[in-house]
Amino acid sequence: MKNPVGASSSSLPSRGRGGVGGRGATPCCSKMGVKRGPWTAEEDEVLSSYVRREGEGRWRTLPKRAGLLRCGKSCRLRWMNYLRPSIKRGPIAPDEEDLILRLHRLLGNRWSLIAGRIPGRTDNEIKNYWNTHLSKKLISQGIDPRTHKPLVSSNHRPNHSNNPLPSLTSHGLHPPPATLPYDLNPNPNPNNPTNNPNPEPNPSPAPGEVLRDHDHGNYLLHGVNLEQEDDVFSSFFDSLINDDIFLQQHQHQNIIESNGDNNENSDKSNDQIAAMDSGFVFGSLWEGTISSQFA
DNA sequence: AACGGCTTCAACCGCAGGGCG
DNA sequence: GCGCCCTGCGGTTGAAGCCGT
Repeated sequence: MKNPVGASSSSLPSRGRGGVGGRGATPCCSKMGVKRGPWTAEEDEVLSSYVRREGEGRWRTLPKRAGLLRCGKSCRLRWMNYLRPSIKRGPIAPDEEDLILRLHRLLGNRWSLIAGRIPGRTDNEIKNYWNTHLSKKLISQGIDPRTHKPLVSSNHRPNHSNNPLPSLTSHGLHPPPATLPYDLNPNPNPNNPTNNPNPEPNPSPAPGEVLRDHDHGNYLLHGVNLEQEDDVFSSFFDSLINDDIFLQQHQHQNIIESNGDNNENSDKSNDQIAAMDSGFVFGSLWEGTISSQFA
């Protein structure tokens, strides 16, 4: 972060929009007299003390009550992304980065959901970090940051090692506590966890794609209602965060690799391994993790 | 030292959804 | 059921700062 840790943006008073509403449609808070741009230390203090005293919420009327010449949205954003005491400042740690990668593959651009699983980090911060760091890293590895699938077709895969994907470490990604479970062909069919008869992208949700249940407004992952089953959701993510599950997978991969070493046609079996591995990840293991919560 | 291009990230926007009368 | 209000989310912007020449 360019703005040093713990320093209010007010230390950089000239930074920001400059109060010119020149972009896009008419801003929602276009009332004359509403200040925009970087927050000053005085404004931060007013907002912080007010929210601590009165609590969060009622953002629309908060500026007037607190005596701020800001719109409610701006106040909420400032509090949520900067002033909250629980916010952790400083660079993203390697384990946090690893977790973001995992969660993003699982959830997609659900920054608020991802941030909710990383204590002290805001959705805005994670979104920025993703856009400026992680997506570039994935692209450099030939991985589509949106789908977490290879950008190139499988028969053009440059790296034909036993690991179907390029090494993370070779591109500067920190080695996660357990190997990041990238896969080439995640099993899209939860009902068939061990094998995917359809090798092509499927009409069903992409791996990690969290669907919105528009009837109920809930998030669905593999058919699990993430909102109603919050306990399950939490448990699932806790298990995700817990490296045991990935250590198991890592061990599984090691077994595959050792088998591959004994196989004269190891290259030939790469696709099988990839499919097998992905089935393990998205079929048996992850699905099992969820389904076991309902057992 | 000066300059220009690139990167970063705080802050903005529009939109969607929930709650309420 | 409808409309309004409020909150929260994800995408985008652009000035500050960094870095190479």
